Amino acid sequence: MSGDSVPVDGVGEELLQKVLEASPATEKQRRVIEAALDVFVEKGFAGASTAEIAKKAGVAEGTLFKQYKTKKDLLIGVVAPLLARFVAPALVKDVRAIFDDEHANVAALLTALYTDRLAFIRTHQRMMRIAIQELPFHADLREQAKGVVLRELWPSVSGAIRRLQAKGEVVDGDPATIMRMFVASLFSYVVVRDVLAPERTWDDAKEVAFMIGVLSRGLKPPPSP
Amino acid sequence: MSGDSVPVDGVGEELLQKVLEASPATEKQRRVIEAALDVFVEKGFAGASTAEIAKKAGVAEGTLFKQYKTKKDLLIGVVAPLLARFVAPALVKDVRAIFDDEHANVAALLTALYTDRLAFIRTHQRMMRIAIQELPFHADLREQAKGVVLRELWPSVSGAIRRLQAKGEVVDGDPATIMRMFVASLFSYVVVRDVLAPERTWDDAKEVAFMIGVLSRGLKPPPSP
Amino acid sequence: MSGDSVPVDGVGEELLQKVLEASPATEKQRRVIEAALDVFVEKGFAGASTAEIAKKAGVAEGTLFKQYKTKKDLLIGVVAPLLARFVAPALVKDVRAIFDDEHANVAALLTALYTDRLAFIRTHQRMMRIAIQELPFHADLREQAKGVVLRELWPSVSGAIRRLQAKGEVVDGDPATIMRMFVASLFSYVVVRDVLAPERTWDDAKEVAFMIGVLSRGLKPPPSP
Amino acid sequence: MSGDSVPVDGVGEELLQKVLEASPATEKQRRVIEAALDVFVEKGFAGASTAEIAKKAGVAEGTLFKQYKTKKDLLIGVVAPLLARFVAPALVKDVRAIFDDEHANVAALLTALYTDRLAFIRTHQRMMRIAIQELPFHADLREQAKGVVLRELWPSVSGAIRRLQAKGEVVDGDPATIMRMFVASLFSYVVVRDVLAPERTWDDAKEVAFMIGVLSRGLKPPPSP
DNA sequence: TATGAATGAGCATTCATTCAT
DNA sequence: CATGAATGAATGCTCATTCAT
Repeated sequence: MSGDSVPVDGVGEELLQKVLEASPATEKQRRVIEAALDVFVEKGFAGASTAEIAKKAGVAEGTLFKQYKTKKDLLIGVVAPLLARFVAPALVKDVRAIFDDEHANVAALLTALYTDRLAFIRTHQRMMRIAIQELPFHADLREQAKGVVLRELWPSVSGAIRRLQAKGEVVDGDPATIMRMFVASLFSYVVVRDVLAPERTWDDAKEVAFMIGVLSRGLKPPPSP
Repeated sequence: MSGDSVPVDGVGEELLQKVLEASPATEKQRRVIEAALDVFVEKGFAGASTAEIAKKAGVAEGTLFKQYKTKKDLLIGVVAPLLARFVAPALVKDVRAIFDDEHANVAALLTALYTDRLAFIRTHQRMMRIAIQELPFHADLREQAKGVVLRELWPSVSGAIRRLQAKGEVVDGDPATIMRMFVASLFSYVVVRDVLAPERTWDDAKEVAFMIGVLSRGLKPPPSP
Repeated sequence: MSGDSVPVDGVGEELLQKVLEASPATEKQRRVIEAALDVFVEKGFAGASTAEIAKKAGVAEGTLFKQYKTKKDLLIGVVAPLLARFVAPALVKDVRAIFDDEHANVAALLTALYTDRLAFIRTHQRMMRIAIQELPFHADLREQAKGVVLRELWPSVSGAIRRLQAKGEVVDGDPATIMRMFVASLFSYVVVRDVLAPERTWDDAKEVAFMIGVLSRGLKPPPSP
Repeated sequence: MSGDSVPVDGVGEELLQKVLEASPATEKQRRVIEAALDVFVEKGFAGASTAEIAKKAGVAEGTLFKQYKTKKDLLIGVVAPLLARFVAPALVKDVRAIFDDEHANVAALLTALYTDRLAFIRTHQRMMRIAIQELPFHADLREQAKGVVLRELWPSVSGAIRRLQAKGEVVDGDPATIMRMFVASLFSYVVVRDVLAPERTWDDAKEVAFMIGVLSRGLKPPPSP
């Protein structure tokens, strides 16, 4: 897996490169990122004020703008790690590894995938929420995200699905549609669990098992009599 | 169709009632709604400026605030019809009707549901986008939406699923999980089609058929040997 | 003198056109211009704060920016009348008229010119100070001013000087150099009188007479023996 | 040359004394002055930012403020040499020498003066521009400059002119007015040459000769018949 | 009723200046 | 002595909202 490097370009390029290289170095920088995450999640990018972020981070507003030239750069500095460490290399290493592995059937694949991602999403919840909330408003971020996924992930994913189809484990059909169903099922669970009904108690194992069951049965080609 | 009334309370109550009663009366009011839809979709609620909406609507800023006391009221005036006419009674009439009907199996149910909703979503795209974009930031709207769905829709939906389970057409499992998979599949398709890859040409019939196939096969109880 | 219109273009064009057409309409607008003149003269453009201008004008800061989109536009709105009404048509009508007139000799020309302009400068002192203070920092304003002068004034001025040279009233030499000495003498007097030594009492008539004497004697061709 | 000392007081006194004593000692100090000159000329004092100056000088912002306690002190540190080395002793030595010399007539005096000063101005252009641009906004600097000129220069200048008047070489009239015309002519030439029309090619000798011709003829008392 | 000028609090951003290292 | 991160007041500008016409 040589080409693990994830070349990104277009927006806030230098910034993104910097983020790629090093974890937030100083204590203060980490506090700023934490605060920005909190406020962006709660109010959205446009609804957040740099004053509030600065206050929450316990730094002066000037400090914020010394670190990030603009408010948008701050957003990128918060979303970029998602691309930089989630999609790549996390996704690239972990998810790609999952899809590059040989799986006996859909259930095996999904079990590996869901377990891994469910943990990941929980850890990076805020970052993911911001990304999803803001992607509609920032064409540049959107394109970058799409680019990374397409370049880094899609080959492995479509390859895996095609191999299962070749084995007769998955019905014919566009791998994109199939992958969409994989993602939508897990994703919709997370949204409901964490956003719409966080007050309920959820049994991840049960939910995941059910979804895997449905999808793996549903994708198995019916016995041609 | 007794309980068609959709009692809503909490926020912008009077407004909502008014909206429920009458379609946007005057030409000017319609233009304002149109403009607000456009701008809210493009920039989000917080990112939109009343000045831009007024200009796009061709009315004075004052006029806007004569119709809606605050910017938030304008958002409600735009989202409320979604609740008022989509979820209820549209949902209530159409969707509830679908779920109240007797269906031989999951495929039949989903065929009715998806066909109907796919058309609906396309027509009301902007309003739905706004609703989804803004729900994370407005607890009041969120609660209202949740309330309507739970009160007006959920009984029919869960009833339908339970009947199919009783008939042996659907595996055991939480109807909420099952419904979630129904919604997630269709919804993820729409998002990809309209937001992430609008440049591709999509074959709705093919995509829908595939999703229905997977879900209906996947939900059918495996033959107990 | 048909082409009295003074086409200007490049910077803040619409604004300039508006200014050309109408005097500051409302009371409030006039107060803003007055205040801006005061503060810009005292502190310079960069040193002036919009807050101070607004306060001095007795209007809200927002009002300022409704009238002029940016601080620079406010500067233009204050300097433009100089170009619009001083250089053209004032200069164009008055000064050009002076140069287009037939004068027996340099003394006659300068007497007409200096008397007229001295009064004018006194009336428009603040505007002229701003223009001179700011021209070094705003290439756009500079080019515009240069353009107007070159287009509207220079032909008349150089024509007048050349006619006097043809008559044997003025020594050979670049009309530009000669005009420069005209302007420099009067201008330097005004600067000393109003800026460097305003505490002294000045006898305009005496000073002007002396300068005219020197220049007219100095420019007369020496009798060729 | 006894009274060469140039007592200055009021503003940045210590600083000025230090500047008077020694040329910018270290390399770094020279770089800071160079950078400040550049940026102050281009943007004016108020428009310049210490950050930009520091960057251009290749030093840290802190270093700047170690050398000069405030931004204004930096301005003084840049303008003071003008006073310190131009007006005094340069002016004092050179210019005063010129005026203290015995000259046969105005032409001789002006030839000495203009040649010398034209070279000087060219060398110290930036410093002079800053001085002229900033004098309107800094009463303290203005007073200081005026004081130096009045104390160090004016006696020699007025003496020289009065001697020429006594000899019958110059018409009666306020020496101040006469000196003003001397300065204005040369100064206006420099402004036009360097600021308003730098793209033209200028023939200093020709321009200077013409101005001297006009002034010397114009100031010669007309033959009383 | 509809207007649009007026408002002033709030916003992102800049800046001169300080101080621990 | 030099640095550059940190500061917080100030700046130019925007915005939702009001109100006299």
